[in-house]
Amino acid sequence: MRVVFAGTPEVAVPSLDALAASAHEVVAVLTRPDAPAGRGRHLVRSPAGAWADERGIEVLTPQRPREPEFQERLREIAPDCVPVVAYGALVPPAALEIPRYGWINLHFSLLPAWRGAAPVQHAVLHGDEVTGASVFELEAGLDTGPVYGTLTEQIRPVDTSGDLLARLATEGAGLLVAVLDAIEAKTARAHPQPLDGISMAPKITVDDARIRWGDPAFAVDRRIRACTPAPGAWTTLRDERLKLGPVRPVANTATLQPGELLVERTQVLVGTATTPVILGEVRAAGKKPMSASDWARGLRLNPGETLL
RNA sequence: CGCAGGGUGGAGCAGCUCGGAGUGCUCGCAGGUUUCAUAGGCCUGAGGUCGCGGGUUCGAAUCCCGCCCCUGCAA
Repeated sequence: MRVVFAGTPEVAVPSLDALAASAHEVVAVLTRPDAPAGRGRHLVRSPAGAWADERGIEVLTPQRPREPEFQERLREIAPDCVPVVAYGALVPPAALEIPRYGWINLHFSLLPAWRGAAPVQHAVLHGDEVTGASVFELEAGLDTGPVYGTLTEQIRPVDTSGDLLARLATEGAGLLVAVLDAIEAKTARAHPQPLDGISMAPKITVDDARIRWGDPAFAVDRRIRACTPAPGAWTTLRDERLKLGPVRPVANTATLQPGELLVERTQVLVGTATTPVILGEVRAAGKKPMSASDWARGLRLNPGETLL
């Protein structure tokens, strides 16, 4: 089939690679417009857009997909189908009707669980043991369309959202291509989502990523893994922000107040509501990432200082 | 022209405001020593163009100008 691919961030790239290697042809890529990003606020092409640039494929970057100019161009291209992976904008019904086989979305959860922008983060935060990917038909509602196919994926106890998303992006790409194959062969069947088991996964905010040391150790661990690498878990010491990499819960006999620091010879412990956790990598404001031991060495901590 | 912090032996820092011998802290490393033993204690030692280039000065890690690199926030 001739497809227009819609996607923006890095997680979309494995699907593009899979499509390029498949029998289908990517005739254009729809992605979010170049945006000022990073220090200095230079305009930056999205990873999906860059992928298309490298291959000389047309890139569509409407400010909004409801723009008539965009829809007109899409009609001219007349794709058979528009596969979507993390495009980043709602698509109006008028645009959904343009491709013969509609828009089909690769979403990184087992729908109807974790509908929304941050399914992987919420699965990790919630402590799910299993998640997966679903390919469904896009409709007006948010991630509500009938499902063509799914795959499941174990969430390992040490998985960060980044780890898990990388696996899902790769495996999901295969699922996406398989669904396109089935649609072309007219063997695909979409099943409406169940009405129970619905949950929402809104975007994780910076505030969500702040560690609450009054939480039990398992919750602190999950929150950090869920927020790694983006937006990045953080806490504060002496009113300075400190980003935290994954920690290790420990069955330690040390009794520490929530947030209280204990610097030992080879590790740094922090108290929670339950047992302490061992800090892994940390990143102080303006500094490079470093091990918690290195960080603590230069601190000249006073006894009993706490993270907030 | 978005806002901000940083670059000092191998690691993490202090020293800079107000120039005065590369000084200090916590580690690491090497050797010695103590110990039944050790990731332990004690002693000694090696290791640095203070990011780079100019300027001011009798004298610059420190003050002035320019540049490079790293990072946080914001988007």
